[in-house]
Amino acid sequence: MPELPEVETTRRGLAPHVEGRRVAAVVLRRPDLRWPIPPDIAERLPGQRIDAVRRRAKYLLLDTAAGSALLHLGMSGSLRVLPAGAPVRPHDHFDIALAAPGRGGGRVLRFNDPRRFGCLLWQPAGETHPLLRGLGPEPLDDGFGGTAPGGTTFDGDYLFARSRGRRAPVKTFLMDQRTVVGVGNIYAAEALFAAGISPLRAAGKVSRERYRLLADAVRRILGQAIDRGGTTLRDFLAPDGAPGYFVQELSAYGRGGAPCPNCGRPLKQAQVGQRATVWCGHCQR
DNA sequence: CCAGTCCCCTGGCCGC
DNA sequence: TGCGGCCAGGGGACTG
Repeated sequence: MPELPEVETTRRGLAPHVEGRRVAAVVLRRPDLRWPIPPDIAERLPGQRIDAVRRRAKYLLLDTAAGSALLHLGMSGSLRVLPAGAPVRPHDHFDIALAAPGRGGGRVLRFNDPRRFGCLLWQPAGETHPLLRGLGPEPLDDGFGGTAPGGTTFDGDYLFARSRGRRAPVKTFLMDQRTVVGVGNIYAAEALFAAGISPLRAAGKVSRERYRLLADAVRRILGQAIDRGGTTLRDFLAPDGAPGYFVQELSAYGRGGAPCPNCGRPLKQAQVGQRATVWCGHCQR
């Protein structure tokens, strides 16, 4: 469930505690995440100063002079800033301990992920990790500036041009991180609902005008979700432990059978591209 | 290149 | 109460 708003919420919560600090130690408790944590990260990171916390797509990057720690929250991951010595709980897979700036105890950046779909990888300075290659444009203006390497801008014209000839459902197209990054199952459902587009429609059959509505909806909804601290369904917490409140504003996601907020008819639910999908058969065409 | 399927993993929930 | 079965989902790997 961490999609772009949850990752951005995490980034913003982390940054003030982490930027400018040096790494005191890395503790790996369970290195077998989505990919094994490279053991040498525990030697590369300590002593480095974290210059910035950035986000690209749903990845977080902790930048140091030597390279960047690359983190993904997977589906159930969260990162918290805790006092050094805070009790370790189940599924706390690794810590990045931060040196105390002056007097007072240090803090620890602690990664918890019950399902272990997240990852911690290393990107050497000056390189782009293979996982970050081929990602589409950022939908918002922050982060990497709304463009992908190559300068594509996310807007309706871009979606229209890229979707020509595609027979896959528009929802699948929208969730493909090569199309645009950061949109997962929750926000795809919400954006399509807001734009009045059926998730089942072939991507190549959606008009330019409706793609403009969709691009606007994606940006608006992601922005609103960030303002609410993301969506907490089960696992997601911001680094200070706060849940996200966007769940109260969901119109479609998770509401199959419930009345459409627009017309009151029951929302439909089906599998689209292996994902639970909810939409209004009346308002979305 | 594109579309579709499978799989990684665990907690929560449902039904018996 | 216990347990089996199913579901959730990001996204890479693989197949056709």
